[in-house]
Amino acid sequence: MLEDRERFSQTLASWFKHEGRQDLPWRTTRDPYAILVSEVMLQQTQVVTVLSRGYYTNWLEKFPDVATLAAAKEEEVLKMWEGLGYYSRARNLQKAAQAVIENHDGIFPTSPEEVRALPGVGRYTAGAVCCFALGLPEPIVDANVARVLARLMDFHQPVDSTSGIKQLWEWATECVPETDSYHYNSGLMELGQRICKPKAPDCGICPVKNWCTCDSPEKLPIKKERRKTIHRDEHSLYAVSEGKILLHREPERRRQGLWRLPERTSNEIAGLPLAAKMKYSITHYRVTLHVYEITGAKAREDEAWHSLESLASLPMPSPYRRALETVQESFLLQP
DNA sequence: GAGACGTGGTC
DNA sequence: TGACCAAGTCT
Repeated sequence: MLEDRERFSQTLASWFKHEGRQDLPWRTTRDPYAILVSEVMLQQTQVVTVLSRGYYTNWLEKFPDVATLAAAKEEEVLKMWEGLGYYSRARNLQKAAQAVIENHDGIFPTSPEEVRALPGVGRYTAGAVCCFALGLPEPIVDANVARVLARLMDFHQPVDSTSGIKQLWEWATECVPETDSYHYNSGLMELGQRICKPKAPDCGICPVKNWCTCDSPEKLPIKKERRKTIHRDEHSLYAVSEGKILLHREPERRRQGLWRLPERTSNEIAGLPLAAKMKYSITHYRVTLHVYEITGAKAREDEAWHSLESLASLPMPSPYRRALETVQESFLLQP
């Protein structure tokens, strides 16, 4: 156990006040809705990615409050999320907004239990919203905090196992201070992000190195074995006719609402000219995507013709967006 | 409780 | 190139 938790918490909070990044857009607001948006965007996603194409500020410009988001079209919502991945986050965010309208009279809930009950809000996000927006002394454990705590406590069990997760949340709960939890929790995360990094941690400048009990930080945290990468081929169509392109709308719940190039079996594309070939990764798959040019394709279930002008406004996973660009560029080069 | 879910960056 | 990683949640 950390001997003097209060001094530890104060040291970290103080470090954040002086050294923490204050320029991040979600650190200039206490609006629970805006904080929720940032936390959901940042789930399994790095800060630079969210900042890169202005996802956060664009989102708040388009959906400035819960009511606007709740009333938006799902396709618009997904379009604003395009390129961020894990698209169920966007759908759940809209469902959460609708839940606030329907179940809380449009007023964002202020208890951890009610926040936790919103769609797409797990233990981490609930704690983060309650702490960063409402100032409550709620614990949080994300990948950064897990790594920092595992090293501080020289924790040699997998941090992604049930018992490991339980232990980390206990530590986090014990350490969060009653006052100034905002700066403490922010400091804990930012420490993991900037100093207590996965590789080559800068222990020399760590503000809480005096509390750290591990001697090989680069070996922690321990994680369960990863799934092996599986290679597979994907054959898709670039079917254009009379200014329209054939696209497939994902019917499955997880990817619902996103448009992609229609897929065909290797038998069905036999003999068609290859228009583009590229690789992309998705979770543990490494996919080689082949795109074939075809005229006179027939739309199947969940497939529809879209005007080429409307293409840009449709929500589409990044690999297909990139594939389309590649194909169309090659057509421009040799008309 | 394991597996699914995206993407872009780093080494 | 490929493996690893990231402000996790849901089923």
